[in-house]
Amino acid sequence: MSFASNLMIWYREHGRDLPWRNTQDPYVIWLSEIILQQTRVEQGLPYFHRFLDAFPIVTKFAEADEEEVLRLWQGLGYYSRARNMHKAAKMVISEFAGDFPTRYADVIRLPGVGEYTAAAIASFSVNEPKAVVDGNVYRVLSRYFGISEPINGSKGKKMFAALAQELLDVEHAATYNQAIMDFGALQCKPKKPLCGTCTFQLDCVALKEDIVDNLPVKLKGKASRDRYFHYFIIRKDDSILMSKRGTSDVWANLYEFPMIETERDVDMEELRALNDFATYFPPNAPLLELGKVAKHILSHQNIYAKFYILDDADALRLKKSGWNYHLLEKIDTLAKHKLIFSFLEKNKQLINPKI
DNA sequence: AACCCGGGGTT
DNA sequence: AACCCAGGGTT
Repeated sequence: MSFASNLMIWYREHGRDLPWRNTQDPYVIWLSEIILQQTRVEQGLPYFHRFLDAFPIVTKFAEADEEEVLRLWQGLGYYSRARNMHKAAKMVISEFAGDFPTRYADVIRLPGVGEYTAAAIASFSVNEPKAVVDGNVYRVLSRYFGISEPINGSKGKKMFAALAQELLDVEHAATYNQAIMDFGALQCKPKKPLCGTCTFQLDCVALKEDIVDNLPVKLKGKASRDRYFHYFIIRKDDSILMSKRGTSDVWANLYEFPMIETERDVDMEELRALNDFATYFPPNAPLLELGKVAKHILSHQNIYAKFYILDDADALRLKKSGWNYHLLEKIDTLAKHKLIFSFLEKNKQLINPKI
């Protein structure tokens, strides 16, 4: 029995029933695949329904503006996915006459679609024989064949891509690709894999050599860095001052409160002494520090955020470009990052005492 | 080849 | 705290 056949037999009995598996529409598959990049199925599922509801066909997606797309994406992370999706939708209109492409060579041209996603769309929609290589595939193959080459080095990437393509059942590309990913997610899990009930017990090199827990091998990246953000809540009548972030840092194009960043943790006295502070506020600006420090962990940054209320909006010296007052009742229409909207959730009455 | 880009679950 | 998730883009 071949690896592929054994895998598909397992899949027929244990595979998950997921909404995007009941279609061959490349647009719907694309939607699901972008959402699921580095994102667990349970986390992405509500967003899949939300987007399909808002944009049933790619034309509607292309007609939307970026603000609306980002607002729908709010809270999911890796926001470049949303911006790239929007560009891709427009590209489907301009370069494919609104007909969503299915061939690997075509879909990989779309922004936000790399080798994995192109293989997924091409195989799921028209059974093009392209093997997917995602985190599940790296894990399953490294264990089954006992390969200790790091999966994130250039040599390893090529090795696993070639091996995956060799193993693919070219007559059943869609089913095979779904099968190996479900097998990785449900049976050959990262931690505590279910080797005791595994259909590959007799063939798995890692199990035979008792090195399952050591595979796959992955090179470590840089340690995360600490950042200190000081947010200023500045209200004027029924409005609040919001700042739109730039494009070269985390949370690109999303809204937050006006903010000063410092290299280390500083108290309010040190904050007042900064040049940045003097630019925007008078030295004696009435500030009220709120609650405790909010620690927000990203995969590569630890952000420590403090929030201050500026009691007198008229004390603001300079309104930086990108800082604008927004009506409190319209605040929900702005796409904000997680740190800000969790703060807003917890401090509703503080921000808007009328509620 | 190294680094950047989120939020959340599991161990 | 470390690791992972249906990865992709930039430098």
